[in-house]
Amino acid sequence: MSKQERATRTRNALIRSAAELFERHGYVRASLDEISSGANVSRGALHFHFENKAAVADAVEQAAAQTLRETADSVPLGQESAMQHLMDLSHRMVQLLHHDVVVRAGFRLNCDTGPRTPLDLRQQWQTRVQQLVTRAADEHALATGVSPEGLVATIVATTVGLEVLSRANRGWLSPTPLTNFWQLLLPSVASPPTLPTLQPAGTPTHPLPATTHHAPTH
Amino acid sequence: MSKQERATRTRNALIRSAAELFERHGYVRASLDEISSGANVSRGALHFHFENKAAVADAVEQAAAQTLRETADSVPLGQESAMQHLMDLSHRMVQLLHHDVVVRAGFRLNCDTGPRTPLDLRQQWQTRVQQLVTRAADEHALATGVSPEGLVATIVATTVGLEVLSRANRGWLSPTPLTNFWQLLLPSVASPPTLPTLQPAGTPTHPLPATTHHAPTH
Amino acid sequence: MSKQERATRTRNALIRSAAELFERHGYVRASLDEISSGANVSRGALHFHFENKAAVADAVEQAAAQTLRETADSVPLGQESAMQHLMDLSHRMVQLLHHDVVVRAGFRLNCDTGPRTPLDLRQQWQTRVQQLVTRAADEHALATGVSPEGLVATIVATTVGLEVLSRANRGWLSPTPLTNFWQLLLPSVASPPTLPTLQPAGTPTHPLPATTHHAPTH
Amino acid sequence: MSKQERATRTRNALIRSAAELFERHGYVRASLDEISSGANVSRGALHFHFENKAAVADAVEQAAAQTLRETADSVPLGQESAMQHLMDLSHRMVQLLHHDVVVRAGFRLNCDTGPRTPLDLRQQWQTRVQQLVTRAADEHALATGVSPEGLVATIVATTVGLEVLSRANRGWLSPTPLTNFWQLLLPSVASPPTLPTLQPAGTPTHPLPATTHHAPTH
DNA sequence: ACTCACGGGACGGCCCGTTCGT
DNA sequence: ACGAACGGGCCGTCCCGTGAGT
Repeated sequence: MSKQERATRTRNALIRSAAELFERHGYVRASLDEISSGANVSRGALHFHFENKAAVADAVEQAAAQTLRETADSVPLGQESAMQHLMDLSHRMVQLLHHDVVVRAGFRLNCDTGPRTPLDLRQQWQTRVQQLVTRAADEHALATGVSPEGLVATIVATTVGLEVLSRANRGWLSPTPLTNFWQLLLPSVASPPTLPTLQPAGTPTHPLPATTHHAPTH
Repeated sequence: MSKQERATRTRNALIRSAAELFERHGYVRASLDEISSGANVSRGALHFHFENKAAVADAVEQAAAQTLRETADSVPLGQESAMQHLMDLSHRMVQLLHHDVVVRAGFRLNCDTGPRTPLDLRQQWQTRVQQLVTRAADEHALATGVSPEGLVATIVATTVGLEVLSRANRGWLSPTPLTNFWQLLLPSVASPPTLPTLQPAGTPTHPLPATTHHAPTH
Repeated sequence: MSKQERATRTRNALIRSAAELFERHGYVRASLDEISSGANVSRGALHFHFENKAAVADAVEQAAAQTLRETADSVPLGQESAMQHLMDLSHRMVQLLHHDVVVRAGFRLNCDTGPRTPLDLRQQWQTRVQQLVTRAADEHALATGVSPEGLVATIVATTVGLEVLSRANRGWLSPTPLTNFWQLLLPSVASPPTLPTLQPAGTPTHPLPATTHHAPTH
Repeated sequence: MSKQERATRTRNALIRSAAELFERHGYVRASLDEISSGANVSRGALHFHFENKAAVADAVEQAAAQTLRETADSVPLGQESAMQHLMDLSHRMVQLLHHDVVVRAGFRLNCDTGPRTPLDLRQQWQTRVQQLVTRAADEHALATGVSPEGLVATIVATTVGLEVLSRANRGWLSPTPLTNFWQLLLPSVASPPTLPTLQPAGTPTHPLPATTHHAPTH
């Protein structure tokens, strides 16, 4: 029991340390030496938990994907429109990116490394955007003449852009740029009746739930 | 004379080969061995032209920046509105990214490597967008209530997003996503009188001029 | 009691597994992980029985030496000539090498590893050959002009050669090559009166006795 | 020219150093560090000449094979009987093994490493023995009732035995053991008429020719 | 007597960026 | 402009402890 616990603790410490280095220096430049010493364990310990460097990266991505899914599912679906839901979710995303190294690292990783794994964070995000846009269309919440595909493309491009730009300047992850984006987009996207009900800044929400595998970090 | 000429030719071949590898594998994974042999010269020759690896990357970025500037300047300023100019320029950008390895590599590089040099392609792009948006404001071409900063942020984020997404799927560089973006944006951005005159797909234009340092490649 | 028994059983299983891996891959390439899992026990168990890797190798050699001694002693001395005894013994040796992994591993080990231990299988074999040749000389069974040392050298060299060659091709351990050797040797070695009584193929014999520590394999 | 020359010199130094370590410690225990520093060059130099460790071993074997072939061909064929030629060659072999580290290492290598390459020194040796025995049979130099295959097997086994035993005690490579072997063998092998003409110690010969790639070393 | 989970160091092979001499 | 050589560093593997449990 105490063994197991300690084991998962070091495992998480490793993932955490790896995420920090992956995010700062990219996959290649991050050395296993730094990763393990950043988690205050030896490389032997690292190789006990992960077969090789790629497995470490996979684990980071898995953790990021897990956090992402949980966050996505934490937004209640029933009571609000798909469009509002989409905006809320996008705001959650940037919050998450802002506060969670692992998520940031996860995104950077599947850009750094080739498509190692079917688990592609960006693809995952795009899929979810597609679903919500389709739902919005079903709800007749889209203005006439708006192509869902084009809308999806624009949303994905912009959010990805924010994520990438934030690597150089964290300010891109503040709510402002995203809110601006939605403000500019909504008039042509939302059907006139729904337009006044939509809040580009997202609906006020409880803070991010603590994730299981790691406390949120600056 | 013929020596000089030959020298610049090999230099360009090196930049070209470097760009291809930088774009495919990133800065770290691209080895000077592959770069030089990709240009059919020896490693010694490479170090004759460039002091070290970083210098090679710098040269690639310089070349990309040069191409970018030329392209930007090639669009005639006088006769059209700043807003249309901005859209035209954005379309040129994605065309360039689509056809020119060096430009693609340049963008990837200042993401891969830390901020080595004041020469930041993305910053450069952002500055130009800022100028044009300011000009558009001066021309009263912006709808009331539109904050220029927010607009700039959105445009930059989206274009950067397209560039990054194109690494996994070149389709993002086709005109469609960008045109879509402008179509969705214009209604809230452009002042009503100018709106009908604007073409989100860009004004028809002559093909990209041949660049000095290399023939455009797929 | 049952514990003791179980202990020796796992110990033997370990020796056996180690022998197989030492024989196949040599001392260095055989990992303790493979050895222990080959014996269906944990590495912890291995370290309970043997202090370290070298101790495992020692145990394998010890076991091989033990088997060798037993085999040598199993051939009745009294009733036959020293010369015939020598030939019988050599045939036993190749049989043993053919059927017993531990013996094969033992021989390979004191070639792989430096002279770790005074226990040198080949030296042991040479000593026994020397004794028997001396006895044969005492029995006046050697032809005139035959130097005992030279004879010993030839016999040892040939048998060792067979053992080494058998690593690449097990056929060298069939009785034929050895019988051939004795046939070619006897005419110049055996004194004329004893010559007709000697059987180069060895005297027919009961099968190899089961060894204590392991059943003979393939 | 001087470049090339220097290059081959270091290459040979590397082969030489590698041979010494391979012979002493075997393939696995010999580290590239020791090999390169034994040749007074850096590891970088080593990897310039050889792709990896296996390539170094290959080069050693190649060099050994080359020396072997040259030695074999240096013995004049025409004027002496195949049987005498065989004995002379065998004496040359042990001389070579005694004086040339590279050859010793070559033999040890294709025992240490698996059958990496079709180039198998022992196989090569066996083939040559076979040819000569066949020739001897054609010359009616073999006693009646002698099977060529058995003879070949005996010769190969004994010589290989000498080589292996020499690793522990170089004395086995003195001419005595081999001469002893031939003395014991000849009476049953050689046809009576040819017997008196044969010299088991080999025909007196000029010293070993200097090899191209390295001076002979103890 | 033995297992299991966890961790610690150390080292070897290989790759790579860089420099020297010509 | 090139062939040759340098030296640093990283990943992975391995041998080995330890300590709780059975």
